[in-house]
Formats: sequence, structure tokens, C-alpha cells
Amino acid sequence: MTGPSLSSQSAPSGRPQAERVTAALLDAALLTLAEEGFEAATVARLAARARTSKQAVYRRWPDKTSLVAASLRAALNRVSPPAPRRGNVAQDLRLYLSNLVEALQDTPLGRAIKSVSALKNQPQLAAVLQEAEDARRLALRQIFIATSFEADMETRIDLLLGLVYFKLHVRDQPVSPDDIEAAVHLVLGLTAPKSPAVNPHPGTGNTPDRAPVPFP
Amino acid sequence: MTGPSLSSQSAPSGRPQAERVTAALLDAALLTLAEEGFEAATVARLAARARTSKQAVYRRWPDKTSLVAASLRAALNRVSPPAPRRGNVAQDLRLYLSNLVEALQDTPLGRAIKSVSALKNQPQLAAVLQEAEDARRLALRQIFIATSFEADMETRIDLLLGLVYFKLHVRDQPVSPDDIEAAVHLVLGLTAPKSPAVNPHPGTGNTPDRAPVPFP
DNA sequence: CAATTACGGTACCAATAGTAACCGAATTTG
DNA sequence: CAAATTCGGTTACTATTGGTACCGTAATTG
Repeated sequence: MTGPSLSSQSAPSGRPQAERVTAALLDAALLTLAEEGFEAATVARLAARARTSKQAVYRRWPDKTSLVAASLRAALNRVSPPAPRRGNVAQDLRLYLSNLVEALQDTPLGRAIKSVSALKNQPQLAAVLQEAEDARRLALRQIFIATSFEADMETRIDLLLGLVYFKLHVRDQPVSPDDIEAAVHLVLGLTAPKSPAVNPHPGTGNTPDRAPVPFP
Repeated sequence: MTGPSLSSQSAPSGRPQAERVTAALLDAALLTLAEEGFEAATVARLAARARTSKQAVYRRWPDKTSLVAASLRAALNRVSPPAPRRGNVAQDLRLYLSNLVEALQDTPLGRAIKSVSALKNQPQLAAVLQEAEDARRLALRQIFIATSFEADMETRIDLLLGLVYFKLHVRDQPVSPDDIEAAVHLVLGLTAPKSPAVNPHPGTGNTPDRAPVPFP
């Protein structure tokens, strides 16, 4: 889409863009986002960090947001290969979620995404995040489909991805292997290893006068 | 904390601040945030919308972010009363989550929160969102505590709040009563009403050669 | 060589957060 | 009532930043 070269035709005459400069700008953007947040990522600073000029930015992207989006996209395309299907749903989910958490937690990419994750006003950023989200959904569907857990599949996916997003981006806390284990167990409706058998109706069981529930 | 009046002492001499102006500014901030996003909420525009001046803003708050945080706090303190405890966990959760979704979905408060939900760099904003989050957690703990669902309570809470947050703020989709129903059933480990009995190990069941799982 | 385009640098413009100065009016204290 | 004080609204100012324009130089095509 964004790429100028459609394979065919001759090279445009004139000095070609230096790939080194492009890469340095993408890198500077990702690292600055991760280390200092979106606010600190001014065009001048990104250019300086990449040891180039503002003009080099605007020759490649129409605006700052597009550069930021491109840096996220590049980093997303660099992350580790997909989790292999092993045939067991619980195992597949554990593996996929572990990989996902590993890619988003305590990595420049993860911090960068966190720093822009609510700037949905910027279509460029919204699009990148949407693409990544769609890919994760698709992956999880492939794990669930044609298994006995297909019922409420979309809700199960929302619960799992929501957990990761919530803990990492809202609560600013790490997602531990135990968290993943517990979530997978609950979402698959397996009897939790350490919890007693569930009791659908624990009686009106019984609320001693407790303080009113705060809201929201 | 922020309030100047600590009950005691005499009133400061001189003309008092007009409550009407303060309210108009808080209102203008919330509505502008909701309707046009954080980017569009310039101090000049907020002041104009409140039919007052920039100076009126800076007499009340040290900076723009503090005004925005105050407007969110005020709106959060205005929302409907807590969901009453009814003694049945599933019922309590449904009710609490319905109220939460109603307060955050298709309301100015909800849209305003969405527009600032990733500006964690601003301590003022992070604090308000954190307070709201803590209150919700506390409420859900009061529903779970002393029931047979206490095991993995924190993960169950993360799953439920994560689902709401994820659908509303990440996927930009509404949370329907059916969504809540399905989530509560899954998180409580109840047999889903429309799904067949869960099968903990659906065999290696069986992955026909499918495309590799995309990631992340 | 001539044409073209990138490179890095500087200068510039428009918008915005925040500050300062002003003056009339309101309110409290004495 | 008089003095002191603070508010209310207006205008002007500074500093920062996104984005544009122009410069002389370097690299590439023909």
C-alpha cells in the first residue's frame, strides 16, 4: 500500500533514499516511544536521534503519526514466529498467550504500543493496532475452531485477549505464567486444579451486612 | 487533596470564585473530550465553550491536564449508585457489570475516558483512572468474597473487567447483555446454557493442515 | 556532462500551553 | 462607607512544536 515500488518500471532518476536513514528513523521512533512516551517524541528529537534532519522524515512520511505507525508496524512484523498448533486446546492457548505476553511485556514494542494505545483519533495508529488485534483474534479462532470449545468462542477470545490487555496496559502489571494458567482454565471451563468443585448456586450465601458496593 | 478549603479558618477575603464558572469549565472539558477527543481540547476552546477566559482556568487548576482530570473525577462521582448485593454471585455480577457498561458505553463519561485512557504519562490522569479502577476491583471482590468462587478471584476479576475494557476501549464495540451473560457463565465455570458439556481434553482433535497461526 | 532527487541545515509559519498585565466589578473586613 | 483583595474577561507575550520552504552538496541516470 504505502510502498512506492510496484516491482515494474525503471528506477526513478536522482539520488535514491538511503535505507540506512529510513531504518534509523524507524528505530529512533520506536525507542523514543518506548522510553519517553508519545509526548516526548517530537519530530526534531526523532530526527536528531537518528542523526538526520526533519526533512528526511517528511520526505518519507506525510506526518509524524505516519512515521510512528510505520515504526510500530515494522516492529510487529519483526516479532517471533507463530506458536505452533499442538492439537490440545489448553496447551495451544498457553503457548500462544505466553508468546504474546513475551512479545508485549518488557520489550520496546510493548512499551511503545502502550504509549500510543489510546490515540485512536489518529487513523494511521488506529489501523496498525487494529491489524495486530485482528491477527491475534484470527490466531485464537484457529485454535478454538472445530473443538468442543467452539461455543461462545468470541467471548472466550475477548476474555483472554482482554486479560492480557487489561493487565499490561491498564493495570501496568506483568502477566505471569500462573495468570495465563488460571485464565486458560477458567475460560475453558476446566475444573481449576486448586479450587473446589464449582457450585452454581452457593445459596443466598450469605451477605453479612457489608458496606455498599462502590461504583463504578 | 486539591480542595483549598479545609473546613477551618476564615474565608479568604476578596471576591470568591464563581461556582457557576467552575462548573461550566468542568462540563466543557468533559463534553469536548467526549465529542472531539483530547487533541481538540485546547484551553482556549474549553474556555470559550464555558463562556469564560483562559485566566479562569489557570486560577483554578495549575495546568490543562488537571482540569481534564477534575472533569473526569466529577463525572465519575456523579454516576448511578452502586449495584446492591443480592446474595447470588452470578446475579450480582450481571447487575454490577450491566451498570458499569451502562455508565461507560454511549455516555459522555465513557467517551471522555476512552479519549484519555492511554495518557498515563500525565500523573493527574493516571491517578483518576487508577482510582476508578481500584473502586471497581473492590466492588467485585465484595461480590466474590466468602463464596465458593473465591479461588482465582483476582484472575476472575481481571477477566471480567478486562472484557469490558477490551470491548469498549480497544475493539470499539458495545457490550451486550448476552456478552455479559456469557462472560459471567464462563468466569464462574457454570455450564454454559447453550453449549454442550465441556470436554477437558477433546483429543488431539484434530488439526487438519491449516495455515500457520499468525502472530502476534 | 545535464537532469533529477536525496541529504543535512537553517529559516520560517501557524497553533497552542502557559504567563503577565490590565481594568472594572464583586465581596469581605474594619 | 472605605480599604483591601480577588475575581472576571481581554489582550499581549514567550516558548515549543508540527509542518513547509529554501539552500548548497552528494549520488544516481542517461
